[in-house]
Amino acid sequence: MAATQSTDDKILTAFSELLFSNGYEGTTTKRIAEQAGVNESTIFRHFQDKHGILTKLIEGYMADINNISDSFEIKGDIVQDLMRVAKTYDRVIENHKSLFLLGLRNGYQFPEIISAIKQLPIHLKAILIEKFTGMIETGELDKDVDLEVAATNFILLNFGNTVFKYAYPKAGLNVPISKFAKENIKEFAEKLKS
Amino acid sequence: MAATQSTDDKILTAFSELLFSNGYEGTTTKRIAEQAGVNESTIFRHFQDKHGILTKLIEGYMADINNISDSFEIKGDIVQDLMRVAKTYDRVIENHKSLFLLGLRNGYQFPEIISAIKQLPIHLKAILIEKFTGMIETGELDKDVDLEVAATNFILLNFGNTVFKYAYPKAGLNVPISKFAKENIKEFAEKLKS
DNA sequence: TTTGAGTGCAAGTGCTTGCTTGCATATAAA
DNA sequence: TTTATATGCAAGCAAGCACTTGCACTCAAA
Repeated sequence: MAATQSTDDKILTAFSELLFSNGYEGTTTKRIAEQAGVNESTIFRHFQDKHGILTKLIEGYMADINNISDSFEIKGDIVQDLMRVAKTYDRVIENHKSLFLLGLRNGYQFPEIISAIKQLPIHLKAILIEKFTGMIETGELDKDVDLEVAATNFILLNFGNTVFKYAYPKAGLNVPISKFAKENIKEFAEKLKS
Repeated sequence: MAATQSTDDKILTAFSELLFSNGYEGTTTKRIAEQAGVNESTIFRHFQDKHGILTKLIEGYMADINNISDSFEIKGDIVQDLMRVAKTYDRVIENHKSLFLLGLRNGYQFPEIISAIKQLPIHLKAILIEKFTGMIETGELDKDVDLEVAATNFILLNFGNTVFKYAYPKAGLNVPISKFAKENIKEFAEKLKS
């Protein structure tokens, strides 16, 4: 933690880290205080309650996701593009892995996390369909491809691998992102080419 | 619950149902007792502790999964086969959805659930690779297909869609299984055909 | 009828958790 | 120097949770 970080940010960072490793219930206010290096009562001077810390964290995520289109660079070469997007997706989730895991672990308790988390696949799907449409016109994509199905399958591949990565980290089920992009996504994308 | 169900089974069923809807921490022994229609102290006469109920439930799952190969019918027509396997996968998870969700929600707390849950994708991958090998020899599959990548991608598609279904049930992200098999899996499988 | 097994009931234990309260201290600005 | 702000500290509160304990009752088998 940076020496000049505000108390708010210290608490938010500690909360986020603990969410990742201990889950929501395991993220006690006692632990947050220790990790943030503040007194437990300070937490309640800055945030109304424990849930209020989460609300703030989700706000940060939504600010990021609302500009997410700019992060997914698609230039017109389907194979290179989808490999690049897969890597970007991995990076975006890595930056928000606590909330990603919270959505899996506690989605049933906090509808607002699901509302937030679903924005990424929804945005990504819209972008893919738009770009794929252009690529059919330029002849890069096979014109028989069902764009919605292709976009959904791409998202499922990335999402599934990402869940393996974060939800079952020691299971050895996820494909490391380099290999995933170069093999799994590449083979998928090549099948879309005309 | 069947009128002649044993007390053990009543408790296990109640536990499983509550796991699904309330998560592990929300599955209090008080709630289990109510749902099972037994006294709370009876639970501790049948199981050492709360965790012991989970252990028993996982044993039931493992008994199922150890014979899982028989459930995945692969006859040599890649498209029909993968569509059928996708539906079988969906059915298997549906039968064990509480443990599937527990793995996502509480995997970090219970390594034994991860060990159990990972058996399904591991078994399925092995089956797929074996069958795909045969299909290359019969000419059903394009011989340039990387079998491991194809099998992994098939599993990721199914897994991803299943996580959408159970972890974010109201988000509208998952493709209903009929459509998923007929469109997403069918398109995927057709690309593997020689 | 007696005995053993299984269960209900109610009270209780010890611990944890989120949060509150009131006092004290430190620091920066006026 | 005084004032305002931010925070630490320690004690505490109320609720909830897994689990225990001891008594009482029911039912089936011997």
